[in-house]
Amino acid sequence: MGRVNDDAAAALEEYADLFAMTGGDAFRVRSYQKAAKAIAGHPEDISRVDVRVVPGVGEAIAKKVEEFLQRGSFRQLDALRAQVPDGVRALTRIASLGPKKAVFLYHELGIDSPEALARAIGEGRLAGLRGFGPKSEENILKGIEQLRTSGERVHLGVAMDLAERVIASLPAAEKIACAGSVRRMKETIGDVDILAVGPESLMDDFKRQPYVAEVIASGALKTSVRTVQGVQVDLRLVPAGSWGSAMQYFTGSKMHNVRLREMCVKRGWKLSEYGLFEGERVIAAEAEEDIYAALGMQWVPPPLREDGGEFEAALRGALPELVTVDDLKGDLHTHTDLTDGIATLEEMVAAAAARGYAYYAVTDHAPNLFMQRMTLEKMLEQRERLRRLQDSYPGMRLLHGTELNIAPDGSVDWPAEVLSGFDICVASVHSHFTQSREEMTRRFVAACENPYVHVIGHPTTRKIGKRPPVDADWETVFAAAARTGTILEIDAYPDRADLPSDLVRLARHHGVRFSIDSDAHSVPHLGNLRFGVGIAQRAWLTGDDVVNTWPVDRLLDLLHHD
DNA sequence: GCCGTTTTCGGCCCGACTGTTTTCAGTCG
Repeated sequence: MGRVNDDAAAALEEYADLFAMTGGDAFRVRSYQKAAKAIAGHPEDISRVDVRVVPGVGEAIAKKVEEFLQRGSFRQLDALRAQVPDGVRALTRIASLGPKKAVFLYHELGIDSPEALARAIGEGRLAGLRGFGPKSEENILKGIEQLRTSGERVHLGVAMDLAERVIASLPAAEKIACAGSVRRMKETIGDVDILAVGPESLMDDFKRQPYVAEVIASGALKTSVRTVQGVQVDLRLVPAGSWGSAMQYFTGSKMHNVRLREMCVKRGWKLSEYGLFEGERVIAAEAEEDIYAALGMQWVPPPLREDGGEFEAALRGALPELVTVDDLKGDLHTHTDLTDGIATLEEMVAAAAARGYAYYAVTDHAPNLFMQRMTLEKMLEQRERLRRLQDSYPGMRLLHGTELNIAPDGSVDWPAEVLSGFDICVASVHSHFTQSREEMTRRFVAACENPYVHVIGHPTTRKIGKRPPVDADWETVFAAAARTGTILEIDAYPDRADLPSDLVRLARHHGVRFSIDSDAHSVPHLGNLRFGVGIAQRAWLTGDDVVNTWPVDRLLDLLHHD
């Protein structure tokens, strides 16, 4: 949805950054950021409607967007790009470095990339610079390291989007699909693998696409490119008769394939991307299912292919019936423009109904997240609006909830008599990320023990590529969640992907239940649930483990039973 | 640069934290 919207939003965001770095007025910077967010979250394709219908877009920004749609950039953006080197903007991606400090370092020391900054610190060139003490240097180095270790990978949302875009751009293919870690729904992706059956001219079609920045290698059967987003995409042509074995081979994981080939070798067979063979005889090749069946095991869903017990289970016929997108009956964590969402209550509810949900919770932020300016009056007024809306949606139960803030001591916003008025309370950590493991563990356990808290939202608070997970003794937290019946969230927002699948699997062993939530701040975000389902599948979850697959009555029983 | 039943001008998300300063600027959520 809305690829053009995302591209235009990215350009405006870049312009906002550059405008801030060149001393632009802070309110104007915010206007560009606000417009970018609104465009990205706008449900209609802005190349098909007048962009002026998007709130926060006036005449000046509309002109810029229109020029961008014409030629992929706009005059003012070009001008600022010429003033600020790319690497200087990259400096602001280092945690603790904003536009002011980045530009200061560039002007004072000519530092024009994170690498140059690391070198400068190593050589002691920052010593004595105004505003940069030893603590700052330490934090910057930590930030650069974080950037370096995550910089090569993108989150699944970016990769999936790209994979779908590549597939849609090659209509000449008879068959085309993505394999690799995207198909396995891994939370971060190194490169995108696409397999196709079709004419050789497909390779030329591929190289000519506008998303291609550089062709790394190109032959008759395989072409590798780097896209404008900096992601490597490999396209392979495979024989139609080998489609299944090629998909199997290129889906991986490496560990899974090693085990599978070992099983073949033991029977005197050979498995390659061209098929499963006994001598010259083809045992299976066209369909992936046939390969697994020939080995006497169930077909293994790609998210389980990590050599994490799937062979043992598949040989016994005991693979779990994994939760699917179609199983989900509702969303339990969403926002509106009452706090930091960009769509109105009415728009979000209508979009939820259009998705066919049986229930839908509105969970805007609570007063302790001061920047959201939530008040008791605003919250109660929203509840009234929601109750009135309910009449228009007889098939969908509307739940009035909130996303509470878990304070450093584990307490949450609002007194008990207010909390008891909500249908559902999600509680999440939004600050004080660097508490010690002991303090953080106590904080989460206290939140679980709060009788009004139903769900712990985005538990590790990580942001892929930006912020590491908080440190807690998760076994203790999960035991507390299981004991108190507190649901743990799988936040499906792809840069959060939180809980991550390895922790979900661990939590499940403690008997914890989960909710897969979009944490949507706009209408298009509601579609992110599929990424949460990927996490759940990688963690072996069934529908029963996920409370928002439950029928509404069973869910309400759980929420009311504290 | 956007927006408006309190305004077509004068506001705009506001407070905490950090590391540095010696009263505060920059960053973050």
